[in-house]
This record gives sequence, structure tokens and C-alpha cells, in this order.
Amino acid sequence: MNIGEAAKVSGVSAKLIRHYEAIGIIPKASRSTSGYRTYADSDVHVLSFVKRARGLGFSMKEIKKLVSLWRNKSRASSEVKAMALAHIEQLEIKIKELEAMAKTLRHLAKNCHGDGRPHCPILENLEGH
Amino acid sequence: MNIGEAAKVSGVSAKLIRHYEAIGIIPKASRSTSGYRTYADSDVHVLSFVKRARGLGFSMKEIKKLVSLWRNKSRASSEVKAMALAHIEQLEIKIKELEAMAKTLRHLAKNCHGDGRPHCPILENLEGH
DNA sequence: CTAAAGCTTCCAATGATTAGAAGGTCAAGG
DNA sequence: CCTTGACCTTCTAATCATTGGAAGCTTTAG
Repeated sequence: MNIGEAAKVSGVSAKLIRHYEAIGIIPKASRSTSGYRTYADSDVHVLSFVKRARGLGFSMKEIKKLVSLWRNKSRASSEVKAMALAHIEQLEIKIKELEAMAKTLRHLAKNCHGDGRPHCPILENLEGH
Repeated sequence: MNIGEAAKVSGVSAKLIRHYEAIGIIPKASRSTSGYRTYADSDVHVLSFVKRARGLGFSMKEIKKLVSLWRNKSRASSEVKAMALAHIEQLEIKIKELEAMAKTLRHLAKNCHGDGRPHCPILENLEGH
């Protein structure tokens, strides 16, 4: 399989596959005589794994670790669970931040007439009342 | 006021003040004879405005627009409100994404023993069951 | 007069991804 | 056989907001 087909099957773009290889997320692909990267089903499997982990919001650094745990058949599940729990915590912090922003903005927007006049509580709030 | 004191008063780092000037968020500061940037209270006021807008999650592009609306005494509040509402929508989308991630991860973590054994539903899920 | 703190500019890194340029390779059809 | 187009290669650079450092000038305090 060339990189194009591996991209199609895994859902990870060819550009990104090369990038993942460059930064060591995935091992270096073997090459054909002409220098093209060659992929087996198992390689595509890793790419799909990475894609799913990204979909759960893990950073590439974390994914690198997850992949190595995945490949290590004698891993302790506690290590994976700890990563998941730590990540959940980060997600919850981020969610709270965004919710606080949205809450403030909703409050300000509600009090803004939104007409042709210049008076605007939103700007007043940003100004520091 | 030099940039250092403006940074202290506004809470925006000197580095960032220069950067904001370079990308046109704030007007070019006037200079002393020796070339140092000089700031008045009104300039610091703008910096605080920018900082608050950032705190609400607006992008610098949006903030540039907000600042110009703020300075335009004949603006229509509808324009500001529209930006706020659009931003609220983006925030809500992001929150939903993060919540979906957290939900999935919580479910997976709950089913993971988290002990010394290798069996791990989290990795199994990433693998594609 | 000198040391330290503060200022200047420019260049580079972060994190994940995308985009482009310039060129080599492969398969199919005329 | 040769061309066309799709695919591959590498390297460079853009995005976004911010931070960091280097090298050098200015100001302030002792």
C-alpha cells in the first residue's frame, strides 16, 4: 500500500502521516525500490489508533505514550487509566473556562439592545465599566 | 510611562504589547527621544480592553474589530451583539465537543480496572474495539 | 564610572495541521 | 515510445497567540 491508499483507509491525510513519522509518533515506513513509503494493514491500524486518540483530545505527546503502551503487551492498565483520568481533568477545566466565557457573554448580549444606537453594555464591560 | 510600567498596569506583558502593536491591534506607540515607547493612561485602557476580550475567548482578529467598534462612537450596538452571539455559538460548539470527549473517556475509564494487568478497555476502544 | 535594570530589534520555538513548490516515478493510452 | 496525469518525494512556510532568547543601546542608582 502506498501512502495515498493508507491515508484513504485510515482517514489520516498523507501529509499528516509523513508528519507523524517525522516526529516519531509512528515508526518509519519501509520503502519501495523507488523510495515510496509502503504500508501494511498493521501500519494502517496504528494510524487509526492515533486518529481515534486525537478524536478524544489527547495531545500528540500523550498519543506517543498511548501507542507505546498499546504495543507493550505487558503494560499495566493502571498506567493507561491514569492518563485517561488526567486528560478528563484537563477537559473539565477547559469546559469550565469556556462555560464561564459563554455565561458572561450571554449575560452581556441579553442586556444589549442590538439596534442601530451606539450604546452597548458588551463594550462597556470590556472597557471595565 | 514606559512599556514596562504599562505592562504592569494593564496586565499585558511588554513582549505582548509590542506584538499587538506589530500586528495592528493597537496603534503605534509614540516614542521618546531615545526610541523608547511611551504610554498614556488611555493607551493602557486599550490594553486592558484587549485583555478582557481575550479573557472572553475572542480571537485577535475579532478583538481588532471590537477595538475599532469601541473607538467608533457612532457604531451600531447590533454589530457588537452579532459578534458576541456568533462567538457564543462557537464556544457552545467547542464545549459540546469537549463534553463528548470527556463522556467517552469517563465511560472507558470506569470500565478499566486500572491495576497491574495489561487488559485495558481504553486501549481496546482506541484500537477500534 | 560602573553595574544593573530596562529598553530596542530580530529570530525562533511552541502544537497540530495544512499548503505550496520543485521534482522524481508509475500506469495507461495514443 | 512517449506523453499525460496521478501519485510520490523533500523542504519550506503558513496558521494562531504567546513566549523565549540573543545582541546591543539607554537609563538609573550607587
